Amino acid sequence: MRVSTRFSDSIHLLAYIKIYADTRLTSDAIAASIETSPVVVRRLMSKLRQAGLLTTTPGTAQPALAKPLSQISLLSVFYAIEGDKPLLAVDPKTNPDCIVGGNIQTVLKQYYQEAQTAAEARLAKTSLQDVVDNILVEQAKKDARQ
Amino acid sequence: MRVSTRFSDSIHLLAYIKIYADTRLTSDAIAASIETSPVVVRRLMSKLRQAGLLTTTPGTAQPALAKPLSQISLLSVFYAIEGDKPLLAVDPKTNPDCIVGGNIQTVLKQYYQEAQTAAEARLAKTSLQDVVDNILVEQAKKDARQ
DNA sequence: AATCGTAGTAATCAATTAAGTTACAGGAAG
DNA sequence: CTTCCTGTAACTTAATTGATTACTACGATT
Repeated sequence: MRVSTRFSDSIHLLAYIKIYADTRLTSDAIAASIETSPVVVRRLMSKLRQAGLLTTTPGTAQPALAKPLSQISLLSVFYAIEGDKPLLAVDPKTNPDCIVGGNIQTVLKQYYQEAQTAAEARLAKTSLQDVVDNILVEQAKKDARQ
Repeated sequence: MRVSTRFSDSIHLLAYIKIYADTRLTSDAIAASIETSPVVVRRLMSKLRQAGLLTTTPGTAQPALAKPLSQISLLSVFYAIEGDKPLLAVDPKTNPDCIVGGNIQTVLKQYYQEAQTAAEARLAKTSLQDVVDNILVEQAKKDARQ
């Protein structure tokens, strides 16, 4: 499978809005940072808006975080963007007349869900504020090297 | 992305080999249970063999588990099949001249790894023996209903 | 109000990946 | 030596992602 970068790009987008709050936050400018197209950015913002993480104004470059960064967890971004897709997928079509094929979904679904829940619990512990803080720390390291 | 069912199918395959040990374990028979093609089954078995989980004999329908089921964790199967692919992918191509674009990978990679490690820790706790046991329990429930 | 720049979104395209299929070389066993 | 099977490569098909194009509608500025 081609791995989706939507989740990663959404975090990028939100961090950008915070760090570059005093610039013109057009979808073009944000797209230039992510190195994608403005339409992709607007699509992601649409999802984030529907999830209540972002407010936008049609016609105006004015995206704004709907909550303090510290109250937006990576998990809430994940749900906003990929909430309907499991990290691990059970093969939905197996032979029901076989002992294995007829029961594997029920069994695996449960173990997969537990693994995903464990990952989600970790994502819930990190907020976008942590991400932004770390980005600034990394940037400071780079600056110090020069 | 179309979500891969290789991991799920591999667990299926190994459970099948155990539960139907006294039947002819041709790739055709296993494929019929997974409802896929024999070639797909042989491809999965090839990976499992390379990972030391399975032994096979060219020309003969004789796949056998290389270790007791209780010593094969879901995680080891996951590594055998999808070990090189992360559950969450960081966008590898962002603008390095931007504070966000230039540091997001470093920062996110770490959080993503922690989430994946949490999921893997959960997968490591479950063995194929657990899966087989559960499959048989589910089957017994079905039988009791009839 | 006219215009310009922007958001929102649908529709289409291109690239990638997964799984299915075909084909065939080679081993094992009767 | 014939038959059945595994192991693999090559190709096809289907699904998904992200990029692109095109358009409508909104808002600010003049």
